[in-house]
Amino acid sequence: MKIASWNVNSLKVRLPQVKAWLAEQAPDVLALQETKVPDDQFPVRALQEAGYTACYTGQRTYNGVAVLARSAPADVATELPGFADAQRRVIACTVAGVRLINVYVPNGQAVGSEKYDYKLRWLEALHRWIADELAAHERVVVTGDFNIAPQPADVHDPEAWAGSVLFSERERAALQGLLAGLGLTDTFRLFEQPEALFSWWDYRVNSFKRNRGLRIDLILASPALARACTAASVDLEPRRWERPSDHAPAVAAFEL
DNA sequence: ATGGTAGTCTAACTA
Repeated sequence: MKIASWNVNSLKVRLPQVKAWLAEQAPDVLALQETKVPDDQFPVRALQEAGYTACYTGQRTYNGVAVLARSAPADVATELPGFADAQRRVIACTVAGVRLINVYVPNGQAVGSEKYDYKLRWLEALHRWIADELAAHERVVVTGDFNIAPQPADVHDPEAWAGSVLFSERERAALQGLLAGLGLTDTFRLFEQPEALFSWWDYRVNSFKRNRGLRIDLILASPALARACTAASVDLEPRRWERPSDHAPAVAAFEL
């Protein structure tokens, strides 16, 4: 089972790229973030023609998440329990016996800002939700744009980024709470990886060309699935395409 | 020093 996660920064703009990437990589599941599309405008038919059934929760201009799957997603949930939020940032569903939780973690803007506080509170609610899902399901995968780089090796210049949003102590501690705390595994780090392989590069100042990136797009696995993981990577190719998303897809394969 | 680009939508926000 091949599972991928991609922040597309507008599904409307990136639909041709999503279709091309699906045809090329043939994942069983593609989790999307920042679709920026209301539900009544979601491209259901185009994706069905590509061989995928979608579940989605979106809004105009901002946020929006979706899961595309070869077999129809079941038991869909679109709310973070105990955290009333108009922003469409989570979707969970079950595909082929795997419980998928797809998240678009708040960016946080700047350490100490209101949005940073919202990010930390949001992550606490996510922690509680994942704990419940892990208690109910053996096979759990959490995909998404976490807007947090886990380790120094996931940041092009960790000293310059220390203390900044996306790499500050409290955010990293919240992410560690999901990893060490809940027993999830960052599948990317199960395998030997090239140095400086990232998943997001700011559109500005030629960041991609200079590889000034961060690895913030993650695929986390419960113990049973971590044992079944056979490969994990980031596919840089779509970031090289014309008019790209600022993120590249993260990919993980499982032998089930 | 507080930029630079992209998306949504024409003013300003979010990232």
